[in-house]
Amino acid sequence: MGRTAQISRTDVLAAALELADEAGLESVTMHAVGRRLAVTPMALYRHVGGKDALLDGLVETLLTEVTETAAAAPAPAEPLAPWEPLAPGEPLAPGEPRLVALAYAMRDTARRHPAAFPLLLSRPAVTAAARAARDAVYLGLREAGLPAESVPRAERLVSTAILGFAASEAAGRFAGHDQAVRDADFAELLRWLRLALTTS
Amino acid sequence: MGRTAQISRTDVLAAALELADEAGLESVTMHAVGRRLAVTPMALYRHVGGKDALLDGLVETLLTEVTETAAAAPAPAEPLAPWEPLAPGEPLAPGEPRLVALAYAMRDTARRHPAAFPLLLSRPAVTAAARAARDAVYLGLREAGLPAESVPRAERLVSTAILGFAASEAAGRFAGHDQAVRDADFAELLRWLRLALTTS
DNA sequence: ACCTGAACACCGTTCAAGT
DNA sequence: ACCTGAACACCGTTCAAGT
Repeated sequence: MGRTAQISRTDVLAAALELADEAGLESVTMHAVGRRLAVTPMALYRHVGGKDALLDGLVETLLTEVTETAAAAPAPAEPLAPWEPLAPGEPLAPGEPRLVALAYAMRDTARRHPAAFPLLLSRPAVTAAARAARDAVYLGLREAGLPAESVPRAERLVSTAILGFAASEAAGRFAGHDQAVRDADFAELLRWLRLALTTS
Repeated sequence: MGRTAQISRTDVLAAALELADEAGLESVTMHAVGRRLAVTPMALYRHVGGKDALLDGLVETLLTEVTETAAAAPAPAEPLAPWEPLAPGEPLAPGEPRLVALAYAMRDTARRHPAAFPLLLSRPAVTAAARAARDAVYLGLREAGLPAESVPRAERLVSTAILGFAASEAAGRFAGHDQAVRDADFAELLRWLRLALTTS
């Protein structure tokens, strides 16, 4: 057996995400990541393909965090808390909890990693993690009673709307409004989406 | 009178946008823009503050293009073509034409400048051009009959949804689907938004 | 197999200088 | 006022070499 590897792909991605969290996406540099791992920039190339592949890896990490956060979310009591204050009398489709958990998990991830999060909107998602996230939304939509042929389009629109809001918030596009306003914005967005999904 | 300036802020922004259109956002470089204008990189600093301000200027240019395209759009005949095929029987709120024109103008701008467009989602919009774009949406929402106190929140959500879709499409996030599918996606998104705006 | 070291073309920005 | 020229610290990536 050869020598034990000193750093792994996981180490590289973790270091890159920490750098982004602490100092912004423009600080995520092959040199800086190497520095953080006490290694030459060139040592990274064996574990990630290069700068672009490193950013794709960050997208993968974020998507995994979203799906895992959503999966770990406690099943909300009936009636569902996040929706309830907004429209007390409206019917809740069965299965909606999964979609709600995904939406909140996405926003939570954006809040934890505001600098890296906008990558999700700028890089096409074709990895296994991206497929897993998409499939989770598929499942939620089907559980909510959407006909199978409507699911793919609804997934694209729902994901894009949530992603767009979370990315905007993370990038500071709503910086003029404080958290309470943005919370109400997000709740209203979810109400809009529910309306679209439950109306014929 | 002093010597005539050789380049203007407009020249710099135009050169930068052309570079982005032709070779991607990563090619928009102080050195490269200077090269295109046959000028030293340092000559740009008098007209734009630096790299960041140059990108803010690009955002400004894109927003101006959006509002001007929308303003120049011919008033659609009754019934409104873009909505009509989707839901023939549904009522059209008065004033909706302006919102429809803005939505399509935004998507058109994204198509003309796919590399630069995602900047709109990643940079807070606080310039005069951003205010003008926001005010146009305000006007459309009021014309559509929305109560005044609902307008600001609705503007944030409508703009974010349209922006998120257009940016996703521009960035290639829907690259697996051909134009007809994306057209139908966009039309469905507009239908969702109309539903949200016309339901209590 | 995994990492180092030197090198290259390029980047954003500074400073001082020209006209 | 507007632009040049040299310079600096830094970037992504190459190549060849070490162990």
